[in-house]
Amino acid sequence: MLNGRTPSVKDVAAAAGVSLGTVSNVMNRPEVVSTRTRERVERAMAELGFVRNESARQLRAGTSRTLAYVMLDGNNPFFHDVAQGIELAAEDADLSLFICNSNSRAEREEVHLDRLLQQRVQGILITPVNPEATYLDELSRRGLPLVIVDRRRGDESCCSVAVDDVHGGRIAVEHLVEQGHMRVAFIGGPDSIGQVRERWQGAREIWDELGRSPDDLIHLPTEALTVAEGRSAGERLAGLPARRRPTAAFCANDLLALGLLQQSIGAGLRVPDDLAIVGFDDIEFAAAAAVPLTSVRQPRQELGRAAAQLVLDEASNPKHRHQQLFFTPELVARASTATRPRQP
Amino acid sequence: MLNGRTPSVKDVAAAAGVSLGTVSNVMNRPEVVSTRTRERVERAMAELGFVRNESARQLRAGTSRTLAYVMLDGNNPFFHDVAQGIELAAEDADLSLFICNSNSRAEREEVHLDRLLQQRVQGILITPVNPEATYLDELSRRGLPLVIVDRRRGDESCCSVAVDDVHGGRIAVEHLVEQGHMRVAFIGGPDSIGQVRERWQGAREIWDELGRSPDDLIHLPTEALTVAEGRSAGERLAGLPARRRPTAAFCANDLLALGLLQQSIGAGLRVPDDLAIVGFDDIEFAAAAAVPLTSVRQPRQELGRAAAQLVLDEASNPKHRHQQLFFTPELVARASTATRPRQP
DNA sequence: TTGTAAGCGTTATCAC
DNA sequence: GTGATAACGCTTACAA
Repeated sequence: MLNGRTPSVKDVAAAAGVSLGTVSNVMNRPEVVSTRTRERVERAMAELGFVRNESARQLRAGTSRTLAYVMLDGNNPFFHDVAQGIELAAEDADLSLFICNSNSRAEREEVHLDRLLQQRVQGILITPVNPEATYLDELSRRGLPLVIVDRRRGDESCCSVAVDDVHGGRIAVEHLVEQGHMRVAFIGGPDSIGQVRERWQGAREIWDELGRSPDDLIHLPTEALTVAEGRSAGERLAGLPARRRPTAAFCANDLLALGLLQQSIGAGLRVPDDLAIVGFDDIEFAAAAAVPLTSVRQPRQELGRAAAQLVLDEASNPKHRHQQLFFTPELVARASTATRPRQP
Repeated sequence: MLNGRTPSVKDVAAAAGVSLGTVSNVMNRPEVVSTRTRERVERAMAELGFVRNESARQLRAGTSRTLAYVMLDGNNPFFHDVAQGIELAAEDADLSLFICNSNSRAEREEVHLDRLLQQRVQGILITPVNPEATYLDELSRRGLPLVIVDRRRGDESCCSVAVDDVHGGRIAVEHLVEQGHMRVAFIGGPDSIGQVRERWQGAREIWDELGRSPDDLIHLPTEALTVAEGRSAGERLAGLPARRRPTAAFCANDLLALGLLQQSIGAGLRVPDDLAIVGFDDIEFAAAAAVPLTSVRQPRQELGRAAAQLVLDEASNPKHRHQQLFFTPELVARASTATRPRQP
C-alpha cells in the first residue's frame, strides 16, 4: 500500500477505517471527534509512523509556523544571546526559529531575506547591515511582520528594539572619569556602524559636560569590532607618546576590549593600574576574562524576547501599531576599571 | 485582480499573457522558453513582485531545499564554528540551513527533530545529547539522511564526523609532560559525555606509557563544560595540599580552561609558572585570553563542512555508503604552557 | 515553443 | 460525529 512512500493522511485514514477529513480533525480539532475514533486514528498514526507534512499544511492553511532571525555577526556571542532570547519567545508561541547569519554582508543578507520570503515565514527579526536599506521597506510593504533588532531607523516605518547607545557611551566614560582618569581613549569603528557613532557621541557628550578638554579624549578607529582589531588598537595605544597616552580605554564592544586587554597584559601593562578598560555588550566572556571586564550591559536575551513579541503582535494583531522599544543599558563595574583590582 | 493577495504564478501568467506552465518553465527550465516570452514573464514577475511559494514548490516537487543542524550547546562558540562550516557547504549547494539548539536537553532535541521531520528537510546534521538514542535510528529508518557531528556511535548505522578524542587527550598530556610537569590534573565532566571520557582515557594512557604513577594524575570532575565550572574546579585545585597539588591542568574543553585561568590569575597564581593550562577545541577565545591558551585544536569548520558533504551525498547519491570520518586533532601551544611565557 | 491538466498532502466547508 | 470535496500554488508530463 505504501511502497516506501512516507504515509499521508490518506494512508492513516485507510488504516483506521475512517475518512481523511476525520484524520485531519484528530490533528486540528480533536474535541470534535469521538474518543473511540480518535484513539483508533492515533493508533494508526503511530503504527504507520505518520508525520504531518508541514509544506502541505502551510500551503493549505496559509500560515507558517516559523520565525526567522537574520543576525549580523555569527562570531560575536552577543548575537547568539539575542537569538536565544528570540528562541525562548518562539518556543512559548510554539513556533520554530530559523537563524541566518549575514556576517555583515548586505549581499548575504538579501539572499537570506529572499529565501525567507519564499518560505513565507510568519515574521522576520533582523539586525541589518544597514537599517535604512530599501529592501527592508519592501518586506514591510509586502505585509511581512518585520522587527529591527539592536538597531533603529530614522523613521517609524517598522518596529524596532534597541538600546540607548548614546547613554551607554555616557555612563562608560562617566565611570572612567569617576575613577579619576584624565585622558581616555575611545576605541571603535568603522564609523559606518550606527552603534559605534552613537557610543562615541555619548562619550564626547559627557566628556564635554564634565568640562574636559576634547584633546584628552582620543579616538582610535578600528576596521571592525573584533578581538584582532582590539589588539591592534592596543599596539597603537602603546605607541602614543607618554604625555598623550590615555590611562583608560572605552571600547565600542567587548571583543575589542578583550583584544585590548590581551595585548596590554602581554605587553606587561597592569590592568586596571596602568590601563583601565571598559567594554560594551557584557557578553559572557567579558566576565570570564582574566581581569574581569567592566562593560556596558545590554539586556541581550530581553532584546530578543521583546523583539519576538513585537513581531508576533504584528503578525496576529490587526490593530498592531509599530513601536520603537528603547532599553537603557547599565554599567557593570568589574576589575578592569577598579581603582584597586577586585574579584568578579 | 489581486486584492492584496500575494501574487501567484497564475497572476504572473495572466499579466504576461502566457500560460501558467510557461511561467513555471521560466523558473525551472529557462532554456526551453524563447527569449522573448521569458523576458515578458520576467518583467511581469518584477512588476507584480512575485515570490515563489516554497511550500507549494516543495509539496509538488517532493524535494526540500534546506538542511538542518541541531547543535548541542549554543553557549559554546565551538558549535557555532561547526555551524558556520556547515553553512558554507550549504551555500555552495544552494541550500538553506536551519539551525536549532538543544542546549544539551534530549527533550528539546526530540522536539526539534520532530519539527524538522515535518518540514521534510533534505538532511539532518546533529551533535546529539546521546549518540545512541533510539530516535536517531528512527530517522535513518525513515530514509532521512543523517550525520552525527563531533560524536560517534558504536555501530556504523549512519555517517559521522568526529575527532580522535583519545589522541587529543594523549597529545595534551604528553605536551605537559614534555614541559616537565610531574603532577597533572584532568578537569572535566560529567562522565556521561563521551568526549570527556575519551579525553580522560587518552590522558591516562599516555601518562601510563610514560611510566608515571596514576596517583600523580588527578581527576577533578565537573558538572558541566562551562566557564563557571572551570572556576569552581580552580578553587578545588587550590584547596589541595601543596605536596599533592598539580603544576598543570588539562581541561576537557576551552570554557573550563578559561574559567580555570581566570580563577587562577584572580587568586594570584602565575600562568604558566605556577600552573600550566591546556584546553580543548581551540575556540577563538582561547587564543584571545589574557594568557593565550594552549589548546587541542579541532578543525571546527572542517568538521561542519565534511559533515554537510556527507549528508548531501546521502541525500543524492543512490550508491551512498555510510562513512565514519575521523579527524586527528593537533596541539596548539601558546603561552599558557610555555616554560617561559611567550606571545600568542 | 507553449498550453493543458493532473496531482502533491493538507485543511476547511459543507452535507449527511 | 463523520465523510465527501474543493481549494492552496506549484511542477511536470503530455498534447498541441
